Amino acid sequence: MNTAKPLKSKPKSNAAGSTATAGLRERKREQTLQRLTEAAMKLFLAKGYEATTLDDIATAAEISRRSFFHYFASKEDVVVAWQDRSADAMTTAIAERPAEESMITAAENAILTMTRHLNPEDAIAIARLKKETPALQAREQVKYEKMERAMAEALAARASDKAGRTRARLVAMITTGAIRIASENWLTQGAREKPDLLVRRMFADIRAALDEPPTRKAKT
Amino acid sequence: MNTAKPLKSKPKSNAAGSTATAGLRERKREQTLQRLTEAAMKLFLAKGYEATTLDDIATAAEISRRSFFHYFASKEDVVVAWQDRSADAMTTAIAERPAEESMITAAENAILTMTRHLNPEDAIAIARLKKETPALQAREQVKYEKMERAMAEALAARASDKAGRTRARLVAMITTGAIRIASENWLTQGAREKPDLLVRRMFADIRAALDEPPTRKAKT
DNA sequence: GGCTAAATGTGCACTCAGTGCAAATTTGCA
DNA sequence: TGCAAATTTGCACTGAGTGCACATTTAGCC
Repeated sequence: MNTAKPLKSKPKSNAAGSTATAGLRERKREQTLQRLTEAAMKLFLAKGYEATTLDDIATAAEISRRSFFHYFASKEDVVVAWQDRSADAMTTAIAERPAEESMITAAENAILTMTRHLNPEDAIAIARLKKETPALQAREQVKYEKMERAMAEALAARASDKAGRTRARLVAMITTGAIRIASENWLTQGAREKPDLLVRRMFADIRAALDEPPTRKAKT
Repeated sequence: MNTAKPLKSKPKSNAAGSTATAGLRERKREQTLQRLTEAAMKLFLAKGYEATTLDDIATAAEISRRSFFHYFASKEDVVVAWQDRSADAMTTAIAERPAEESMITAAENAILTMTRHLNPEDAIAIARLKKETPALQAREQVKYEKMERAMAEALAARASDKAGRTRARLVAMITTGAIRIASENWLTQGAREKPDLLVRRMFADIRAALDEPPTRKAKT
């Protein structure tokens, strides 16, 4: 098959190894995707993003350079391919919050859910890469914009009227902005603070700014 | 001179034509910059950003392709080179507000000052370009991030303590986010609303969200 | 006005990310 | 086992971007 875009019709391609019924093709694809991702990230971190070529990556992953594009749309996507996944995760996490939670509380708990999977060392390494490469920095900003949209949609789905939609957009914008700033500070300070404490503190600041009542004990 | 970056040590290169004492070199440089910018934008709008090559632009501007890079760091920069200028303009506009204005009022008036130079038709055309090109979209997000930083710094300079710095960052984040969303809506709706009305309405929303008092009559 | 040095423009060859496409290879199914 | 479909590879190419030597233009001094 001759694709202009990597195949994205395989949502089963997760890293959990749930491939009991997968054919050889699918298993090989997942293994190659993993090998490719690891090889690329290792090279990026070792010699820099710009200095690492697609030939370097393909050789290390034992595929042809042409095949790289069956797995990723671009070189940048190796670093940022998870962005759509994080927006999706945001949507899911908010949809799973109880209906009676306020928008801000739902957003807070969704983000707490998402930070459980955070690996500080990886985050620092990737942040360094992004800092060194303007195009990756720009993609980082795109990530937050996508997350904001996802959050706004998810919060709006909990609202009953048009004013709720407007408020959802505003809450999403403020919340996502605060996440972005807090994340930057967290990474700048070596990612030492526990992410959940950071998130709780951040939401306290948001509530103070928005003159919102404090959160009730979150149900998990 | 063999530069890896375009010359940026000429802040006098504005479009106002204040070149009474400029040498021939400088006058030619400005003319070429203008010609190049116009040629590029015309081609982008006529045939699309990706479909327009640097050769196309250089030919239309009557320079060599190699010389393009004396004027712009990249092809993208033709479209987005004014970003640093808009962040600078934000800094200046806020610094010029009276010291007794609140942060939000200062931000509002600064933005009103900046929107005076807005040309709706240009804005729509450029927005269309950015929509068609992911890399330009990403750079658009970078613009807002830069503007936010500039605003935060300028507002912090008006604050007397550390809490003021934190508040400045928050106000900048909320304000810039609101500008971004309002601008997107404005452009989506054909840029028909008067920009100053849009800005005033937007700030009313921000004040409502932040439970801030209404603005006093702005001094201009 | 002439000369020289500095600044700027150009041509050229190159690298690298990204793309189209045909041929080769692998996998799945009857 | 054979064949069709899926996937990989090789190759040639484009266009953005870069280094560098040489050509041209401008500025400044005598």
